Amino acid sequence: MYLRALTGLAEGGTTTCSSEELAASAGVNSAKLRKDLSYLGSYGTRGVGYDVEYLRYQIAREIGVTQDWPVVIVGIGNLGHALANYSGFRSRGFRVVALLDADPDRHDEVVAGLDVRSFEDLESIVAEDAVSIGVIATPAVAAQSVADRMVAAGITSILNFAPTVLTVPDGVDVRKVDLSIELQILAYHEQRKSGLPTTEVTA
Amino acid sequence: MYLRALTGLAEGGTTTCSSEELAASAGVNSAKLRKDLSYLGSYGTRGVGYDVEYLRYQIAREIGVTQDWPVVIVGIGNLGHALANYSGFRSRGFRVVALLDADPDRHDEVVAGLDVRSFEDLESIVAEDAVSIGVIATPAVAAQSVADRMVAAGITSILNFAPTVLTVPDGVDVRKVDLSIELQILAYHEQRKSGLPTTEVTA
DNA sequence: CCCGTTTTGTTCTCCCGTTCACAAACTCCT
DNA sequence: AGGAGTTTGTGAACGGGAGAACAAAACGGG
Repeated sequence: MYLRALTGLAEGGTTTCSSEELAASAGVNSAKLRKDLSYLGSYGTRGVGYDVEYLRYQIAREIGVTQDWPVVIVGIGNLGHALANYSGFRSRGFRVVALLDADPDRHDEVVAGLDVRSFEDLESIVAEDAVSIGVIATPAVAAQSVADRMVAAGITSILNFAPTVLTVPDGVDVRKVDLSIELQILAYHEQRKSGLPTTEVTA
Repeated sequence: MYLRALTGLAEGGTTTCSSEELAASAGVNSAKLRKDLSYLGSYGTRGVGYDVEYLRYQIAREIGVTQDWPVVIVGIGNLGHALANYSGFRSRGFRVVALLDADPDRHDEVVAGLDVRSFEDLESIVAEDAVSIGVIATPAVAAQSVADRMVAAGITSILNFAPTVLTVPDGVDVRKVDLSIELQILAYHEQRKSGLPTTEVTA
């Protein structure tokens, strides 16, 4: 988030910023921001603030965005299409090296300049391109078996869009994005807003 | 999450489950699950467990999924396409009532059975269908102005896929989903895994 | 009818992230 | 050079979520 905020400031022509400004751009408390940055080192100057470009490089280096990360996407449905075309990945150091789908009918398609290949090619692709990050955009029922194959092939980080809890061995990281749960959370708050107009907030 | 886990259990034919089982399905600790459920009321039976169908209904009612929530999606690029076609929304009580885009070239398209309309129609659609939830899938630069228009039109919950911090008045809820930040987090852990093979975990 | 077993609901404790507050450090102006 | 004004970095206080642990309650068997 800080990296993104700094990029925004840099594009706006700002060369130096205070923790207050940067915190506002990132939407957090300024004390938290300073403490977070302090874990990386002392990159600010008291009385002045942070050098935008310098801090940007330091954060990028720390979180590994200076490298190029190959990524495979499995499941080229609607969501897989969108992810394959998402420009935000490429601009942040992620390179989609392959699109895989179990459905042979999709194997002749070309999406985002890559042809959709068979899921059977997973192992060879992972080995060849040294892929360590996989994205699962399949239906929920297929997600666990895809994850198992990914792990067996050597992938150690998985971004899961399927609405399922994945079980993976230690040493493998999984992050989950559930689109409809986000909407459900909003709906819950909506219901409270409209449903209890006369009741004060109890918690 | 619990609702989803319960649905899975119900489809598997389970009629009763203990907090331990349900917690395993949802991927959380059983004590946490019991505490969470206790906020809704006492829907379990000691010595027996929870009735799957009954608990499912109670949770659905509490979080407002029994209702039908109209939703508008603004920004019909790759992501907007995917969201419009995402079946998980419909099955969870969300109904996409309109797709809007500022680009007139997209206004003749038909996506997911709905024709893409002008962003100028926002106010009339929101008023007509009593829409309270909006989804922003536009580029980052447009997101804030779209949010402002949404709020002015009467929308009080926003799901934001654009990589920007939105500022909205009190009483409006915003949830943010940032796809590339999720990948960055994975990349960070990857870097630590491979970069510090001989160093023990320090924190 | 009573006791052992199972499982919930809840309390207590611990731990971690967030925020406040302030000393240290730097700049600028006189 | 010195003091006023800023702004960082960090120690201390606060708050809240998560897990362990236990009492209360329901069931079943003798």
